[in-house]
Amino acid sequence: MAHSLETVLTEAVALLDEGGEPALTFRALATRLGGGAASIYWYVANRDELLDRATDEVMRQLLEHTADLVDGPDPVADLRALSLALFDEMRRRPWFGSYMLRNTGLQPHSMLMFDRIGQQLMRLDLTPRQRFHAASSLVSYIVGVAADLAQPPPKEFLDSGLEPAEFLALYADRWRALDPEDHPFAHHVADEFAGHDDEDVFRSGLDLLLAGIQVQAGERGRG
Amino acid sequence: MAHSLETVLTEAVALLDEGGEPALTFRALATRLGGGAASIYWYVANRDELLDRATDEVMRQLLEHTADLVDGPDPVADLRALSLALFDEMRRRPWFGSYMLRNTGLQPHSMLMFDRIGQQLMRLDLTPRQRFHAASSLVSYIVGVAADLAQPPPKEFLDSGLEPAEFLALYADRWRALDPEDHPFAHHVADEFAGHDDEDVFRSGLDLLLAGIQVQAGERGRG
DNA sequence: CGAAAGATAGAACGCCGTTCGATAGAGTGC
DNA sequence: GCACTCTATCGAACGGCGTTCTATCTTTCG
Repeated sequence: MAHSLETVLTEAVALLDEGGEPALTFRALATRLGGGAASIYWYVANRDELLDRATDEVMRQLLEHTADLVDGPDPVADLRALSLALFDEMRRRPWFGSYMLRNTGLQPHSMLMFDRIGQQLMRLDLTPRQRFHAASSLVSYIVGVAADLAQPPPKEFLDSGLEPAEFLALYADRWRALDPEDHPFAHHVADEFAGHDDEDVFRSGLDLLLAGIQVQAGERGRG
Repeated sequence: MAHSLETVLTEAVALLDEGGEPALTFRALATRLGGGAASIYWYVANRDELLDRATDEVMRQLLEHTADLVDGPDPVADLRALSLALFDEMRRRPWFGSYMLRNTGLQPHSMLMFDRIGQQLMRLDLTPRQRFHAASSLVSYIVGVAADLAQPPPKEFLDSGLEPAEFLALYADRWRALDPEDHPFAHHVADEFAGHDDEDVFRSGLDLLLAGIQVQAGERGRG
């Protein structure tokens, strides 16, 4: 029926939101669109392109909704705000993190997001090389956290019906059950692990990176 | 034929090394082992477990080969050495990065690697919470870089027969062809991108994180 | 010897991405 | 009015995949 690339991507995103990456199949998508699976190939060449375009569509909306997060007085604060916006979206859509900021060739809006990050770095006193490395490192860190968040909870969790906090405590107990000789660190931080909040951990690593970047800029300013 | 879990994992790793994650199929693995596909289910419950165990087997060897990288005088230097060893393995086996350090439940050696990282942090003057956050951040960063390295080169590259450096230059030209209004940063760092080395970029972000960690330890030492 | 446990496969099931060829309608030039 | 092209759609089929079922050998051990 009368579709468009836009409606195809909208429904694709809806499927991804509901069931993650495995839920996006041509047959399921076709059913949703009220048509045949083969028709979708009129709009995209294959499944990879469908995933890329769906991811890019989400990034487009994210860029739109966060357009005002930039050009504050402090570029480092803007970097933090941008990163947290990405983190937020990754929580809302665990599948999103695994595909964003890759294939920047086929994902123009991911490329724009990368540039927006870089534009903040251009406001700091750094060499172009330092800026390139800093932008790459920030993206790598964000993508790494994304991979962690995308990890689906083990089905023991879904079956148990426990609260997330309870399940975390249960996991911490497993750390405490490990041989203390082989896993001194696991015992050392079991309590922290049991009570941790993902956003705190994310902010923490982000601040380490941003602090390092600020030090570089300061050194150049002084040198 | 007379197999064992060990031989199954060895051949699984060989398949992964030769063709990446898509190459690991039960039928291909069975052919390699000279048997039937269904037999493999005697050793592993499903494909996910096979991937987890194969990844963990590689991590086991990596831990063995890098046992002497630890307990140097400077814990930060040890962290750097550990991280670089992981980076090396990720270059050798692009598939490896995408699966390591996840599912620490089913991957005992990934858990050991995590602990080894944490043990270095225990030698620094930090709070347990700071140590937990630092270890998580380091792992996230490494996994994020891994995701980038795992990205298969576009088939244009494989078809073109160009050297990696030439292809990188070609990619940089695409950045330069973007609208300078929308992508000022892409233009700003196009030269850096054209000539960059992945290991330099990795070291760079790693140093940012380690510098931030060292500052935290210093502050506590002084405070 | 014979039963139990360890180990191996062939055949089939259902789902998947993808391809092919046919089929309409919508516009276009003569 | 008509042929012709372009856009859009889809049913049917193909080959490959993970996985299951069931039947079968092989070894162990009382």
